[in-house]
Amino acid sequence: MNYWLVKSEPVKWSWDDQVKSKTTFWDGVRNYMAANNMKAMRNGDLAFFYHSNEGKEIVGVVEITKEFYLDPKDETGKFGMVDVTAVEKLPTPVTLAQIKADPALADMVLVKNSRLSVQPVTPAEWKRISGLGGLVAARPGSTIS
DNA sequence: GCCAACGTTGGC
DNA sequence: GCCAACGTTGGC
Repeated sequence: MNYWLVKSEPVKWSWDDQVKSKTTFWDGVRNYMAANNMKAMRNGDLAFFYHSNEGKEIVGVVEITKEFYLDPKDETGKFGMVDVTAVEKLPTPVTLAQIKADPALADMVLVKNSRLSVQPVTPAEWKRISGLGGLVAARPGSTIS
């Protein structure tokens, strides 16, 4: 089981949109590093849902429910998407400021490479953020409030 | 709204 | 295959 973090501008696609649609494809990624991360995703992997620009905080958890497949809209045939399903909202959103201020999270890709839109999260980081966000377990179940 | 950081493109 | 120019992202 691997952990990830995906970013979205809430103006374009917010956590509330994700909850409403439950399962959606995560497309539009046109960056090799991000695409490679998507290819490494496996069914059942979990990802933090991060709001960039507006909010700048981790607001929820999604599960990868379909592994990487090509995007028919991408004529180069190089890029694709995965399906993600909303799992749980963080009782307390974890802000970028908090992450930056936390020595245990200072090495996160979110801090080091803020522009990467799909990034890996280590188990230690996952646990730490889950704690800060008020999630009881790393895999909290499927209760969306 | 500005601008720094960084990924991508394209000319050579 | 290098690298300058350009475009985009995202924090502030």
